[in-house]
Amino acid sequence: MATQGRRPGGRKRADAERNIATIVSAATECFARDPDVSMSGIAKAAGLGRVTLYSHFPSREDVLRAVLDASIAEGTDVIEAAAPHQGPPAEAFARLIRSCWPMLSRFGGLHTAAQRALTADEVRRYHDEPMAHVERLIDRGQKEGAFRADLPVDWLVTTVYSLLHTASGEVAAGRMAAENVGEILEKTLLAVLRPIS
Amino acid sequence: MATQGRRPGGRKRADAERNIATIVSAATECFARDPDVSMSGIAKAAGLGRVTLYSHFPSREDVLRAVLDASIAEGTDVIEAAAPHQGPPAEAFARLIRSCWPMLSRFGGLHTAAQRALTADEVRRYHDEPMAHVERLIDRGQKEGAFRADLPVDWLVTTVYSLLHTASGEVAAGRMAAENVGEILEKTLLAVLRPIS
DNA sequence: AATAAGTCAAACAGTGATGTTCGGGTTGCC
DNA sequence: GGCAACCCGAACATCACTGTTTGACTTATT
Repeated sequence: MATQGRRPGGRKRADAERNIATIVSAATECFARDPDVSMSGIAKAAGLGRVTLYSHFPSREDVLRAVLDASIAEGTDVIEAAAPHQGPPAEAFARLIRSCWPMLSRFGGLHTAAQRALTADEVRRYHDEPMAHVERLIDRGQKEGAFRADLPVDWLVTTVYSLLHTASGEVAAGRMAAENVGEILEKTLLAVLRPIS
Repeated sequence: MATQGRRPGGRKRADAERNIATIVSAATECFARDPDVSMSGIAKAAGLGRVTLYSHFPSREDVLRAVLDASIAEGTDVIEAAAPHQGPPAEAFARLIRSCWPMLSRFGGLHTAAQRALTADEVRRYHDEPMAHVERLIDRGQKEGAFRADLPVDWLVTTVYSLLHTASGEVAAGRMAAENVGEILEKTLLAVLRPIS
């Protein structure tokens, strides 16, 4: 049952909305660090009681969904800011990589958390939205002859996602320096996309 | 305490050894499918009682270690059969990919199971053994001028592992046909390794 | 055929998670 | 100032898992 009565305005009290924002933000870090975080862990990280957490999000899945919604929105903004539809494909792609990979350090952990707690369909629905931009760019590059066309677009998209993910994992594990990642990823992925001479 | 007395010969009874083999084999599939399998799940998959399972492997970690030992041994054989130290690096590498990738479908799930249950050090120790072959091959290729040398060897090794892993995941998810994987992986990874003209 | 080794179901204790309820204490808001 | 919305600790019921013990049963080995 809802312990939370709706107040006349339809909107929650200011401190409640502040706490919700705090929860989503803290939970994002928590899920990224450990996809198996408990509700206790999230509540503690947010500096709130477990009961309060449950009063805003009836279940763990709901927290996760809220986190995913927020991250996807943020991610879409970052991608669109890189204007992947403008300019030569290779340059647009380089821009995209450079601006995207730091985001993936967050999103990487979320992805495995989502895979464990949500259905495959729902995960894909979240995942597809930002990836569609990458797909369009690669497709455009292939049609303009800037990218190799003898490999399926889907595979190339997967490759991009996989290597971004891997690289942020390496940084998190301390095996790669963050300042090199952009350059290394750009070189590696452009090598994959470059047409064979 | 050991519930199992040592018999004079030092060796276990025939049915016991058969069951141990069955357990390791069933557990391998179980861990690959779901890194969080319970001991009940493993026992059921092996067609044995839970108590029997515990009598052979005192803890879940021990089962996992046994599975890893067996898989690594098998993997090392497969790698060495591809003779990565002979012939031109690019050809040796192609041979390696073609013979290795099916193995990764198994090993992928194990890797995440290991990461969750074992210390990072122990995981690395298992992981390093087969990867050393790949590292040597890439290193040789760089020194002979067959592979690009402007990217760190470690990163290239990680890339290889990551894409093999990703590809077998795509096959498992039904998004890629198994018969194309070898060719696609070969093209993709040789593009990463090829020196820039 | 006798013995030791192995198997197994049922039941136990312990742990750690999810969600829920209760009651008293705070605090935003009109 | 007063009320409703909100916060929160403590305690509860469930559930799923790990390991362990007991005692009876079956089977390999000599």
